[in-house]
Amino acid sequence: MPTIKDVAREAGVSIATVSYVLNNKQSLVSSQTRQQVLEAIERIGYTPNITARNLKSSQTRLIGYAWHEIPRHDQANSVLDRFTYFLAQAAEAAGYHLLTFTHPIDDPNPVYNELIRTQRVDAFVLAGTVSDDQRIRFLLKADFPFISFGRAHLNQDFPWVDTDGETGVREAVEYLISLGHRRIAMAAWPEESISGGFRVAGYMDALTAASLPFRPDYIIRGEHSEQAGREALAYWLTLPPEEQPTAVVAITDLVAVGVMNAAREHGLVVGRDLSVIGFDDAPMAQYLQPGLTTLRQAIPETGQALIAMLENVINKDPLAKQHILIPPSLIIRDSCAPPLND
Amino acid sequence: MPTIKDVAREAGVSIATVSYVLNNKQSLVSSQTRQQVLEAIERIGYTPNITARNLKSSQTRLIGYAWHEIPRHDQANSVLDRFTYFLAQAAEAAGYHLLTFTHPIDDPNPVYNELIRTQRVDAFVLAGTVSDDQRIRFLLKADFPFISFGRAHLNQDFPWVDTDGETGVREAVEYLISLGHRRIAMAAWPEESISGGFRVAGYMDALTAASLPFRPDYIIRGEHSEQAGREALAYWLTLPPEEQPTAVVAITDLVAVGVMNAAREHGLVVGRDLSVIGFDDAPMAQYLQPGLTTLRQAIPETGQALIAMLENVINKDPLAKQHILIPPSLIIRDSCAPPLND
DNA sequence: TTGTAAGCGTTATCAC
DNA sequence: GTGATAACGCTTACAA
Repeated sequence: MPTIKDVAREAGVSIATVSYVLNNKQSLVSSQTRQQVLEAIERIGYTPNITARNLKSSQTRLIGYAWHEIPRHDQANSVLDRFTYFLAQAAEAAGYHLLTFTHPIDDPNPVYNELIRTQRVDAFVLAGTVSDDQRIRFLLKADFPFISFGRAHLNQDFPWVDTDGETGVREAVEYLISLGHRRIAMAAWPEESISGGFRVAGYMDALTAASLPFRPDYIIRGEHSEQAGREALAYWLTLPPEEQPTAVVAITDLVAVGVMNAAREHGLVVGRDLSVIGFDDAPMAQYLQPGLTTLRQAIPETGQALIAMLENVINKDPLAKQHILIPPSLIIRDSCAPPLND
Repeated sequence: MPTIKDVAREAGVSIATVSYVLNNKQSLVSSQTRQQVLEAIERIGYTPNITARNLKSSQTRLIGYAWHEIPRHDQANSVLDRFTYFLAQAAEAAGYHLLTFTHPIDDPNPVYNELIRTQRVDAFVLAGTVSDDQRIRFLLKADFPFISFGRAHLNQDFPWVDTDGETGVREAVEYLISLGHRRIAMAAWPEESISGGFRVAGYMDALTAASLPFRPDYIIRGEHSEQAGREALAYWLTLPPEEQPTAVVAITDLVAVGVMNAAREHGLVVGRDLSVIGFDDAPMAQYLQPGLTTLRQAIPETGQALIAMLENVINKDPLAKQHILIPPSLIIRDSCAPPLND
């Protein structure tokens, strides 16, 4: 590989001059010399060595991004998969690359620490942020640049971008109400979940705005699993017919699938006897029977917002925005219909 | 951040000595001095700067991995998502990190070229390799280390690891035969597809071994879509009842879903009237109704094999194996049953 | 056994 | 305007 020295020799100038035209210090070099250098570069096919540059400037133009936990077959996170792609793309547009790494699910900090200490990366992007996230506590203490896709319940403040689950679910419930539903239930996550909490809040908002009564047992909380959806519906079906919900908002497509599967087993036709809405627009959602109406997160925009904010964090811009909320959009398919006999 | 100089000063030795203990040149330094240095390192919390190391050794310990094309909602590739995770993990175990990048789907080479020229990475891992892949032609010509997850139809030879689709599908068909099926069809990919070709070969192998007649119209080729599965089944259902297949092997879970959806719409119960087998074990596969029997690729092992081979490529080991085939495993769920009335 | 010093490929501060 | 030259933090001949 040719180096800056080779270019200098070829162009008959000093390496300093080559460096000047490389970093286009406009006024520093005469347009004649500049031309010579450019031609020499072209001729010998020179590209600056990025490692040397990085050493000199003590940066890496690398952003660390930890792959979310070990993907199990039953809960591959379709949102994070797409997220990684668009994050990488946004990073590249800003002149960065993504260094993706893994870590033990229960002990992430040593890996982050190693990456910081060896000066492998300039910053981190976190995803799958949980309440009182230990990575956030660590990075805050280390005073290392990072940004999070998702909020947390910390006293400390940190920069994040998040999907506006509250607005999303509110819209979903408003849609069900506009269809004529009045008994709307929600299959939710446990109380501890932050994003789960916002989604439930959106549900409550919509009920309140429409002056619909709130029934505590219309919210059933469970894990992120198909089973949780089945169990929620099974409970609601034990209620007297006139009290059973006619529509269900699920916290996630996977949970929605559980509701749909259980409904079918109980002889209910989803999209006629029962309306169901999911969250995420998983790859298979559109091919379910019926196609699942769901809330799709704006992943490309999220990636861009994250990188834009991260640059501000790296440059320590004190005026920069610290939080951005991006609303999901409701993808309407065939899993919702007006309620029967109402 | 402390540097090697700080350690030297703290330990009262030269930086060369520090470097020796860092790279544990065993015999070079007395165990006493070594001890002093180690303590100094511990005391001031020193970690070598990886960029400086890389500059000196002219390597990066970074492996470039292009994110497979832009993920569309309807065909997120669940296999490659998991693959990326396990690849990253295997790379880390070998002292590398993954640099994930994106490129225009129709014009990848400039991006690869840039990464090579700037000396950003030591090698590449390719995935989603297609017949006569332009990236492979480019990398071969550039004589740059790489390895591919997936074979191609090139005259040139290159190192790869691949899933043994032939063996996998053969086993799937043997399983159907053992259940009593004799009219087994396959929803395949177009002729151009290499991996598709191997899977069809496995189908033929099994028929031949069981002396079952081959019927050309039992193989329907189509794109990687749900629609393709629907269309294949629609065709088979136009045949006289006694000629209709009682079991279908789909090239992919997505295609299998099409077959299942079309079957349901025609009043057929999958797992009773019709048996279906997929390929990939997509996240939703187990939650389909019925749970889909499918072939799961050995992704963790594939990642490890890839990295192991890549190290040999980087080190130019002439004796190293160039090709590894890893069989998938049949995950049996409820979508297959003995044929009715046979 | 340890230290001195050259050099990896850049950038940037000085002189000229 | 241009060119020496000193860093950046490390590894490794070569000397001592």
